[in-house]
Amino acid sequence: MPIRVYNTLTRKKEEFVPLHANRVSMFVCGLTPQDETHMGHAKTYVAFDVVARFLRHKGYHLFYLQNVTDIEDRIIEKMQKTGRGWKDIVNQYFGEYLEVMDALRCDSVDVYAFATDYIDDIVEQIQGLIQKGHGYVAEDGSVYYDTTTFSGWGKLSGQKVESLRPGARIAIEERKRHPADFVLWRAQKPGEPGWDSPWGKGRPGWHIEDTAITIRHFGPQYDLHGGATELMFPHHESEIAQAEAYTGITPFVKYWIHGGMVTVKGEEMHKSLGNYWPVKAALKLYEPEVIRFFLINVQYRGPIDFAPELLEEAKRSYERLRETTRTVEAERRRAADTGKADHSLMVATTKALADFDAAMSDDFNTREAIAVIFEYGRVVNKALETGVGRGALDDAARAYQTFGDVLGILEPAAGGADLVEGLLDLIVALREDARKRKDFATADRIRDALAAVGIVLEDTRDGVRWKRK
RNA sequence: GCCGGGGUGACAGAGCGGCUAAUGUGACCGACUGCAGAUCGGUUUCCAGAGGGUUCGACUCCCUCCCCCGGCACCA
Repeated sequence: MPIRVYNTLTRKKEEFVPLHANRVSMFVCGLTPQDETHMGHAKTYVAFDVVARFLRHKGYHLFYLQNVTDIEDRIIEKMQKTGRGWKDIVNQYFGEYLEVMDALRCDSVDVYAFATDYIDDIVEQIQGLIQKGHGYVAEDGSVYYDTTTFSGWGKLSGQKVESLRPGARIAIEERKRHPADFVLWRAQKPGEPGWDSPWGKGRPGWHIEDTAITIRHFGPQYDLHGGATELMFPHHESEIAQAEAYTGITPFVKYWIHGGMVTVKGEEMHKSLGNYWPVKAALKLYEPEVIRFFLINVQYRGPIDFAPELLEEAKRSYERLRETTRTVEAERRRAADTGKADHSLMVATTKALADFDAAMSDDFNTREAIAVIFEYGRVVNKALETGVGRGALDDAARAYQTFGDVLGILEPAAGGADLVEGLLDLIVALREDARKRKDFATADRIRDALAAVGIVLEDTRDGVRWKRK
């Protein structure tokens, strides 16, 4: 099934056709490591991790590049407040970000590109823009992009230069020729870090690092650019202006994809609002897979209004999902190959895989894909009640493996040594003897003791099965 | 004001021009059961923000209005 992607540039779902056959280049705006990684970050990066996983699952050779803005106003602010070096601050928070990503099983990024490692590319690109008449140098040594020189301005966000009014956040800079102009290179101020450039010491503007990094790695065009919707304007708009003016090649990016925001009680998450949820705080309450499940339980373009109660609901929901996979594991351990055809379960498995693929192919609709897994789970559970042969169980296990791999959930329980399995079979058999004697005290004692070490016993119509918790 | 995205059953949240609107959570009933757990079946909700239009038929398309979210120049 062809993949369809909602492209912000065209405002509709388009069939996904990479620029170069099977090769896909994807860039996602990374973060500025200057504070704790919060649930908003997690939503964005989990969403694009799933995109990457699915594209790879579909056989594309994907290269996933993410930048790290390691020099920026807020980092400098933090420097000045704490007296620490910028790199020190970046290392701390980026390190923490990696820990969080690791916990959430976001492992699909190939390269993290730090802005300050690309100063040469950035300078070269700014020089090119000046030469082509798209940039101008202000008296203080800053360089600005002249937005009036780029006819494609606003094509991503639908904004028009004329209709913009200054936002409340920042005053118009008087050095700009036009209020819509933006900084390519920011002249150094006393006490700030700076890099050499033809215009004196300074640092890159916010937007230029992304085009410098992607042009270095991907060239003048690439397939997918992701980011949260808040970055659509002005950041992504500016990227287009820079890259297309610099290279003369259009479109800079074939598909722009934007993810929805995390809000809290309808407000954007902000430290100043006191509603800031660092991922680490959430990880203290719920296991990583639950948080990941929670984040992909909506279509990526939609927002999530965060509340701890919703994590609780996600936990219950997710446990139901995972429970079925554990049951399949348990039944596989004790199912002999009966040679039974189990045709209906096999058909259901095939259908579930196809439906899952269709859901994911429709603009990475994880919500729909999860619904498919639940529906399939009911069929599996029903089949399990009546008994299933080994072949159909293996089939089901493989399907769950696929679902889990693509979504980054349903990690198999830690594999056990033969010794453990042998001992458990023995213990279970002894407990069965006790139960037959109606010695329930002993039976319960065994079950409780096993539960304490993470082994759950379940009595079913046709015997006992054990699962790892 | 401008640009973008939304308003779906108790809650969360999908799809679709026509099958009583998926899936999950919650609640209730039942089955299974020594107990527990897991599971299964059923019930619970429906004039889909308001109004109008198109159509044989709209939750789905169009228009108007109301409300919410994001952006409006260094936020994932």
